[in-house]
Amino acid sequence: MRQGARLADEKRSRRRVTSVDVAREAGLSRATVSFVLNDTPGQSIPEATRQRVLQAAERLGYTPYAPARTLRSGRSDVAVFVLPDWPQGPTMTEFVDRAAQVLSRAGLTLVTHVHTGDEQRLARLWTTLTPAAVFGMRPFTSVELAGMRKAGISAILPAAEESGHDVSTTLWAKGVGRLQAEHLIRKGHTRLAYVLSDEPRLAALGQGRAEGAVEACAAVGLAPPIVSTIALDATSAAEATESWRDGASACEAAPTAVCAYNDEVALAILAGMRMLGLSAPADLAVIGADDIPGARFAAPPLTTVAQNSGELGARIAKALLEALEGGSPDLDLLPGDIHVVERVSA
Amino acid sequence: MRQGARLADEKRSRRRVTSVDVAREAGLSRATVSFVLNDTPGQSIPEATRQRVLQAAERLGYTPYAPARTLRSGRSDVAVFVLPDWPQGPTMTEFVDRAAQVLSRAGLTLVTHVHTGDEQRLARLWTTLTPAAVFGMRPFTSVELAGMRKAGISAILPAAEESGHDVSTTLWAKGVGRLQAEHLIRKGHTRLAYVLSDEPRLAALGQGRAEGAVEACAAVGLAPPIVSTIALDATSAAEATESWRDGASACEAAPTAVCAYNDEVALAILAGMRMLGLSAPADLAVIGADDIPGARFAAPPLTTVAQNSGELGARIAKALLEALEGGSPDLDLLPGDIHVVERVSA
DNA sequence: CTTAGCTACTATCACGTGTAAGCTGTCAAT
DNA sequence: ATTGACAGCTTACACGTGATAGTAGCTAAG
Repeated sequence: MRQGARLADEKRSRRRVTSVDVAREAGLSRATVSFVLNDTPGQSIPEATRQRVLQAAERLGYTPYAPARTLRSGRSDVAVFVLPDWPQGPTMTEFVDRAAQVLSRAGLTLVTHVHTGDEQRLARLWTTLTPAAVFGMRPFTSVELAGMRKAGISAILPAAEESGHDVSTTLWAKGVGRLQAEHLIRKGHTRLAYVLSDEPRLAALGQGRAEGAVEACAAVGLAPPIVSTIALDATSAAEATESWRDGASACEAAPTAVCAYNDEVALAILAGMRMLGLSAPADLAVIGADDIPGARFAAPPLTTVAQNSGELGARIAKALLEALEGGSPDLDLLPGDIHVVERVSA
Repeated sequence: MRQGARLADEKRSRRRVTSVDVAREAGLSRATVSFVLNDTPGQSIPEATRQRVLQAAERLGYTPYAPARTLRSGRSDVAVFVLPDWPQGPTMTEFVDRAAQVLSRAGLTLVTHVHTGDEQRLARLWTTLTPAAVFGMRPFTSVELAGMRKAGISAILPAAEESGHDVSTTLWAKGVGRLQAEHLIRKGHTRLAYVLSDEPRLAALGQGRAEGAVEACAAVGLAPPIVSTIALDATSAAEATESWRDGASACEAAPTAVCAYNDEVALAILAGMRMLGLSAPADLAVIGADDIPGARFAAPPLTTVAQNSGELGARIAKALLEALEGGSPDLDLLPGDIHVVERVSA
């Protein structure tokens, strides 16, 4: 008897609180409860009734059950950021956080998923989460897009149509490279190098950044930068810098300044230069990208391109919301999204 | 007429493929389809029928609709890692990726959520995702745990009961600090300092790591390390090192070696030492933590403690799966999870 | 010949929600 | 006095799935 009662109690307490419970508590029908809680338009509900419902819900601690709501409405309140598997800088946290903040205000919950190239895992993401909105750092492939459409995802950025047009990652990438080159040019350098990392996962992004530098050079009539790829160690970096000198005597001038794909590559270059007895910016100016915390502790302190991740995150989030409303927002990089942090190395 | 037909077609094609469609295609009832696709035990289904169902499902490209399944079964196939808002090192990607890989094999999809202290947003995470399993880098508060229980989440790590016992983050933290101190002691140092970052979000983790160093010193009968907190710049670091010398003459010996909370703090210390004309490890040995890419490019190259993130991620994932089965796994740090990377600075 | 048991399925309920459709009572307009 | 409109509700269906409780047909034991 006692145990029976406890079991019944257990059962009741374990069961989730549903709108039926709220309706019973308020002495109304479930429909009315739903109308009140969702502010359903086209319903006339007196303030007294409204309060009765709200207080009953509050009293019972009611929270609508998302899967049921999604099943019924076909829309979930989940947004997903698909992050590339390349090492996340500290800047990513801020980016995601601000985006989450904006989306949260619209009732969306943001989660992130690191994509490692396993297409199967990515495909399951759409079906198990059924997100309302998805943002990816790189353009999606047509297969991925097909899967998402099939899963009923309406807001996807970057959008399919733009895949020819440079967007998202590629766009920012270009912007970063352009800014790096422009800074060096402004400093009087006329012959540049661009150094990429040999990490294969970074190839695409590196290509984008390098292209930005190429454009910046072209814009002022300079020859395109020499592009080198190095491993992330001092020796490899030293070899690259020496190769420029050697190649120079033959046909054209050696670069006097170098854009690094990111700050880590830049640090490697500085380390390589130290091996060779060279110093920045006198012998070779070096500019990095991303402004990692260690950049300011380098010898010499590293000049770099920083991005205003928070702003970018917020803008992406707003664009997603606009896409949810049926719009087709553009993700163009605005001036002020990225800027040069001038220290010593360039 | 023509338009009507197109609309109907549109409607049919937009609608998602359900098990009803598969049943119709296979000429069977929906129940049979469900039995086959879920390998429901206790059902006798001839191979011919089974194939009929599987082929129909394949032909139509059927994928079960997660919200409906969750609504029915009460369990979703989502796992969430709640990440702290402190800057994520490159190591985190590997950690999450390996965990995702293990969970994926068990049919779970892993997503991550950065927690910035906004409790409301975190609370909504449980209700909008209804995850089956949750892992947090720090112990959850009782309020958070209550919310999760209410949302019906069964697998939570670190578990509530262990919150007194040092787990998870705190545990690893201690392990890192201990390893740092042990390395310095092995090198013959008898007086240590521990330098924390003034970034408030890192306070808890820093405390944990410092405690590990305290324990290591106590274990061999040494005085506990002097604990200093610095801002992430060279001047602040230089001030700290000088303060040790000044304080030393008064009562006790000045530290000859320093554990940094992480590599960035270590780089700041090296930069500060450079300002003072000191060099590592001769004047002061420095050991960092996390092994960021820039550590090897420091002058001198930084000795640090690295963690085997992939292994750790896989273990956490397995522990979550065990918790899902009703077990209560422990998350103890194993030898080999973290190790010293000896370079030059210590 | 009945009955029990097995195979191979089907009918139907339950999960919790949103909402269209309908129902009752009141009050103003005709 | 009848109609119509409207406020303020309720009833009932649909979303897609998993699983329980069956049922029709067949075989074999009694």
